[in-house]
Amino acid sequence: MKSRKGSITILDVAKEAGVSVSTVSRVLNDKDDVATETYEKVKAVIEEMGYTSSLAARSMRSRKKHLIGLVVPDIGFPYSIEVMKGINRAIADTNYDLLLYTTGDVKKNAAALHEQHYVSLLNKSITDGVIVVASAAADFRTDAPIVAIDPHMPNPNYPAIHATNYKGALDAMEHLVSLGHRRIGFISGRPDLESAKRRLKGYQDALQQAGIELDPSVIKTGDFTSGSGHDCAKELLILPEPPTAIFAANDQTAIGVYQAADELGFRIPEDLSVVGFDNISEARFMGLTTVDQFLDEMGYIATQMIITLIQNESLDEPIYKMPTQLVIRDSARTLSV
Amino acid sequence: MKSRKGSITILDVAKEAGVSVSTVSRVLNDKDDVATETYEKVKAVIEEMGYTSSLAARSMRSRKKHLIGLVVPDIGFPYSIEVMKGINRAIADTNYDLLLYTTGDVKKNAAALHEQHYVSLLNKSITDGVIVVASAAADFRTDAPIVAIDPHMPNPNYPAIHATNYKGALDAMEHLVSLGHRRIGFISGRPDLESAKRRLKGYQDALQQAGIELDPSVIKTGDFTSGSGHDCAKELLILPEPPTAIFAANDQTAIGVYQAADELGFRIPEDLSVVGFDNISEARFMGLTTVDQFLDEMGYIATQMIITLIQNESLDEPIYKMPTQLVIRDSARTLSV
DNA sequence: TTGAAAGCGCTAACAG
DNA sequence: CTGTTAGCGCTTTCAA
Repeated sequence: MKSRKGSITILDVAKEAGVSVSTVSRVLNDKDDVATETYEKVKAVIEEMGYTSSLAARSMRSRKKHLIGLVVPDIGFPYSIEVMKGINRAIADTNYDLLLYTTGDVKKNAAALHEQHYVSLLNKSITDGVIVVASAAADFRTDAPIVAIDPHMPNPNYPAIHATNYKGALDAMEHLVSLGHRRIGFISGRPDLESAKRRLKGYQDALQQAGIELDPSVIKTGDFTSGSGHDCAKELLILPEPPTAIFAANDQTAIGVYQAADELGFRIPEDLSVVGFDNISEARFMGLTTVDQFLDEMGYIATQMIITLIQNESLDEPIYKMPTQLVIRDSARTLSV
Repeated sequence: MKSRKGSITILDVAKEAGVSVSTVSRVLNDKDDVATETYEKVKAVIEEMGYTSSLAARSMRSRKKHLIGLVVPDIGFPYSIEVMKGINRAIADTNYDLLLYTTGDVKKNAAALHEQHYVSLLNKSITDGVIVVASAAADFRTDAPIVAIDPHMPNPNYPAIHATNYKGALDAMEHLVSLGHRRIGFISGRPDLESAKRRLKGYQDALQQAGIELDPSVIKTGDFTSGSGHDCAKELLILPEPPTAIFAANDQTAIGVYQAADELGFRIPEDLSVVGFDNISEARFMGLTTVDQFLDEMGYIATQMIITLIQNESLDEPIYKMPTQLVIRDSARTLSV
């Protein structure tokens, strides 16, 4: 960890190479109006001194930074991880790098206010544009472009991408109904989120379409975490007449259902069918039947959108809807009468 | 996406509030030498105008940024994800935020040179210190502190944290031997990495300790990916006398072994026992017996180390060794004779 | 093809 | 308690 005091600046390089700072700057930015000889020399000195320009200083003066920002509430969430995989993949195909900003915890800075703050922070200085995951704000004040993935709001004022949550829930429920289930429990996600609302709506409408009367006692309110899945499933399973199937608002919730079922001696799928939503990688390994909302792909597309925006082109579809698809695995089976 | 042209600066706020820029700056940084009245007024204006200070400009002048940098080669890797979860968890407990820098792809910028570049980039301007995952460099030129997680080198010149790879491999092998296996295949990781070398060494020494002759034909060279696990396992399993157990250098490799076994009609664990290394979340769901190197915890500890360093305190142990632990699941079983 | 010089938005002395 | 001012390291005219 050697560090010359004061750190090497462009001035040091200029002196060492016997040129002016502007010439070094030109070399740094690959301008074509530098003599080959000078160019080589400066390059050599830069290499030799191990000089790296200051991101901060550079960002202050120049327009393009070749950096895309990403604001994620919590990178530990399976949901975020899937999305990030897709963004990562997209970034790898470009000459942009990724700068991810996180506070580590949703609760630490819950408010939409802070989200706005982070977006500004990145977008007005360091970054050419930012992708916001699960944004809560209705609008963003920002200098550079922004794209949201799965915003909390139904009709955000900015470009966004989200899954067909309603259709996905409908598909999941139709599957369960086709398997013969009539008493199907539902564990919802956070009621303040648009995606959760639409999944609930899908559940309700599917029931109606199937001519099954809606029974509020088998609907529980969760919050998209496995803990809530566990607790709600327990309540459902100790009912005098427990449901034969549970549709969980997302896969993490479904994982909680598995735990609860295990604790109460219910076997899956023999005694209880379970369907989730999201298709996170854990779902694959659990053999969970789930609605794939192609999180990875959403990340990929969002990245393409933000790059399009950065290049000053406009988007054909400011709001992109990602079709979902039911993935049938062995956590759900025909109801034996 | 409203954007007043030229973006709003501290000067705009100062004018609007009828004070000088320095006063605004003071309010921004919560200095205590501001009259309450002035403070409130400025705060209100900031709020009203939706002002956010420029990260770039701020970073250039001030010492503390309350930002920890993280350089990861590829955030899509299960390995990186586990580590990030731990860092994320640690960050949530502090008043630091996290800035993650990635190029999306290991191959895009393979060289250690670039790694050094990214570290400098963050550490000399934006960040108070950085954590580097799987660093390849032997040394770092940097102004601010640095901590490496699982560096490629045996004895890096900087603070680092890594698992007891040798001991872990020994444990894994002893388990297999105690189960009665004598013909145990090994699929290594990238031979240029220290962790891979030490795991191989553990495999070899365990064999020797058990009095089993080392057979080079059951040792294959992989690269820590599931693809290599798949290919190497196939070679192993079509051998005239295939091994009864395979120790994979990491869990991703083990996942490849599962696939290969499946394709060739080998059942796990009936026909083949498998042990991995890392204990990534997929391993849990697969029921893979594996050596836990507590990736998550390593991330957590690395974060604590970097914060200690940032606060100008020195580290008790510049090189922290994380003890591994064998996690027994049902992918390995007693060899039936 | 190169250098001099003017800032970018901010913080931190230093005065007042 | 508040304002003035000097830079931080860089890019970018503008001249030479």
